[in-house]
Amino acid sequence: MLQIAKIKENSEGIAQRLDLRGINGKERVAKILSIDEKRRAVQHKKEELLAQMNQLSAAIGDLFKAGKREEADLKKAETAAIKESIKLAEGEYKQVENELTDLLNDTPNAPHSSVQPGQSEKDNVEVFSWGEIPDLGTKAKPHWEIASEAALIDFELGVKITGAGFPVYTGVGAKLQRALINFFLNEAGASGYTEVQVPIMVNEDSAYATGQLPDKEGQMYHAAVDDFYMIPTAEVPVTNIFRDTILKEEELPKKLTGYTPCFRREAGSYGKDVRGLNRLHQFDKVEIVQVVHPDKSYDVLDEMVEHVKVLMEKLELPYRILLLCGGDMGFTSAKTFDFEVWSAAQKRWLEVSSVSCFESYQSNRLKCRFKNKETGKNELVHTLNGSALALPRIVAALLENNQLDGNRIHIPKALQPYLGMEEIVY
RNA sequence: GGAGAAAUGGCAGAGCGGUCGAAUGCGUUAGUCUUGAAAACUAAAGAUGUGCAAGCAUCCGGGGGUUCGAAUCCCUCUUUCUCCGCCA
Repeated sequence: MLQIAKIKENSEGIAQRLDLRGINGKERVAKILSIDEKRRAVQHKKEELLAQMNQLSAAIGDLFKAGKREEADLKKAETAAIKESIKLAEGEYKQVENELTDLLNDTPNAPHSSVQPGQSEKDNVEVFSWGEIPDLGTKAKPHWEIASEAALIDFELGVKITGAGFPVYTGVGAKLQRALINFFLNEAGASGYTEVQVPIMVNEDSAYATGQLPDKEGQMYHAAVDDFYMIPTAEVPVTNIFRDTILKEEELPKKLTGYTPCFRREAGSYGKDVRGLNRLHQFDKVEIVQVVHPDKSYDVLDEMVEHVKVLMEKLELPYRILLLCGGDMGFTSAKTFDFEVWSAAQKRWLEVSSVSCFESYQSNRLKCRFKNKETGKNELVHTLNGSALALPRIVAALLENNQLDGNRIHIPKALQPYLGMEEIVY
């Protein structure tokens, strides 16, 4: 969540940044500040009473030790009224505090000033593109046909076992998954990321800390008996490694990568969006996460974008990068670049990666700080993450863009050693 | 799953109703000594909130209770350890 101190320090700037999302920043900021002011007043009142009580208790203790029993009993009688006031003040404080927390939970991150205002994906800005868009003519098959004919993926079998959106990968199809995961992990390792393997169910605290709760409650699968959530992305468990920690400045940056399956309920999706591999309930993804010094976060964002660019280019897939507009960004993000791959048979762009800087929005909830060497104070770190990469749409693009005459699929050179073949022939 | 024990500062570990934000040891940082290092000696150092500050408040696994007063007593949840059972 946003830091009150930062809002106080620069309320106009934060308000303007919130405007980029299409919400009334000025109004929101004013409301937060007014509730916070109320909170501090109530806190002061409450602590005053507590201090009184502490003094009285100490005095009573002294009297008892001095053997002045009667005087002590007299003072004891005084405490009842204060106790009552404390109870009231504490109740009031809790109420104001909850009000403030609810409001902050309901307030998205303030976009970086370089983010464009806008309402929806229509307002996103293409900032980079690479590769040639292949023209396969009219005989191009969509990936679901290829996957079926080549026996790579069995969607119907997944429906039987679980339901729609839970495909079964078979034979070379399964091996291709494993090849991509290994390729992505190795590339991340070469870029200095430490590999971790983390739980794919998380508790409520973790889901809250990275911002999935309360904002996206309905998008996660929830194991109600144990109150665990199936992760929608490795971002959740990996970032939560740093929950409640104070790092040394020289430990930064922390660079982690992890492969996990991801689970999304995708309530409300329909039509061509969910065809084949376009949108699944369970899919595989390699994530990169960085925890960095606040001064470095936007350099690191560029560095992470660069990492993903290299992946796309090694996979020989045409892609473009969009700078998301304020209205299309995730709730917790301050700046997000989306990568989209060209799907040659569907003739449309598919999102395969989202690289975001969260500034201190996540770390404030995580309570992840570092000791600033100059000031000696603990400050919130900045967190970033990105997909590097999500598998299904990469597979879709690989199958569609690389289809050759004679039922063959060309495998990009970088992937060949992982898959152990230059072409898939079927 | 059953029975028992435990959870305290970076780590180990004392405290079991007031003088405890908390002994002691290790570790950390700074200094003295030394050409330098080690050793020895001296000193410093928790977190959060609030306040210009002095200070005040809160924090001894989480939540609740008893009491004028709780790290210490009670309830409850979670976690860890030991033993038994089950098991990839």
